[in-house]
Amino acid sequence: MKQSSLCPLVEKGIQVLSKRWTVLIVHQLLSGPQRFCTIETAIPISGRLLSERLKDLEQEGIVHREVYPETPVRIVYSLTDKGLALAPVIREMENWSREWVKIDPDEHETL
Amino acid sequence: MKQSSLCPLVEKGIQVLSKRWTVLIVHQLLSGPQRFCTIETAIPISGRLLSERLKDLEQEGIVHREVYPETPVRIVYSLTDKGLALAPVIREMENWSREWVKIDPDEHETL
DNA sequence: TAAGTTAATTACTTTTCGTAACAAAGTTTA
DNA sequence: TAAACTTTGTTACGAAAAGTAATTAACTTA
Repeated sequence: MKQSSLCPLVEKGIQVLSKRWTVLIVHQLLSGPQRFCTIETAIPISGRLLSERLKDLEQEGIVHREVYPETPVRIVYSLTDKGLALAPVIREMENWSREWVKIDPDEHETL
Repeated sequence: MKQSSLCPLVEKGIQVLSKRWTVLIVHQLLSGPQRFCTIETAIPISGRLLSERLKDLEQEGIVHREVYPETPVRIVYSLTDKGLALAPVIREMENWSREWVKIDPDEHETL
């Protein structure tokens, strides 16, 4: 590990966004507040990792967690202002993906 | 693993960009074509991983690799058009980082 | 001949990921 | 009353990826 001459804020920001599943989860939450099982269904992530990532994102102040003590318990996740501010990042990722990404026919995921 | 209702191009694009070190390497190459050791010095990544990632990025058509058979050998990496097209993504990441990211005083890397 | 250079690889340890089984807490069903 | 079901989250464990350090190839210079 070496040091970097890059702006520390930018470096940390990029590292946060480079963590696996983080951007896909934020992308999903941009469609509105939703509960655990909804996110789990929308993204090919396991419950174990989703739980871990949501905890990380709450820690980072990107996601808000609200508990409704019904039965069974209902927990709704939503984006904070910091999370909502990621909308432009994700919009540009979508633009780039649609213009440049090609699906390699050899890497079918059995849909 | 479950399937996703998300656009497959966007999902794949986000997955590519979410791979560790990828965005930082592209960010670094946006400042111009440069050789292996320059990137290695600018980013806190090990040579082993940098070599692996550059191979991935060349495979994805994001990075171009040019060999100058001098002594010792000089190899210059640069962004392709597909790689250059990531500039808006990275610009928005920088904007977000500078506005929202705070450095936790407990996580000093000994500079 | 020995030492030095850059890009990359190999060997090995540590961390993270993916899968599946299980737990808590309360409601409904039998 | 007990068994079964719900959602969210945890635990256990094998597999994959990352981090560290030593080594290689190919050629030059001392």
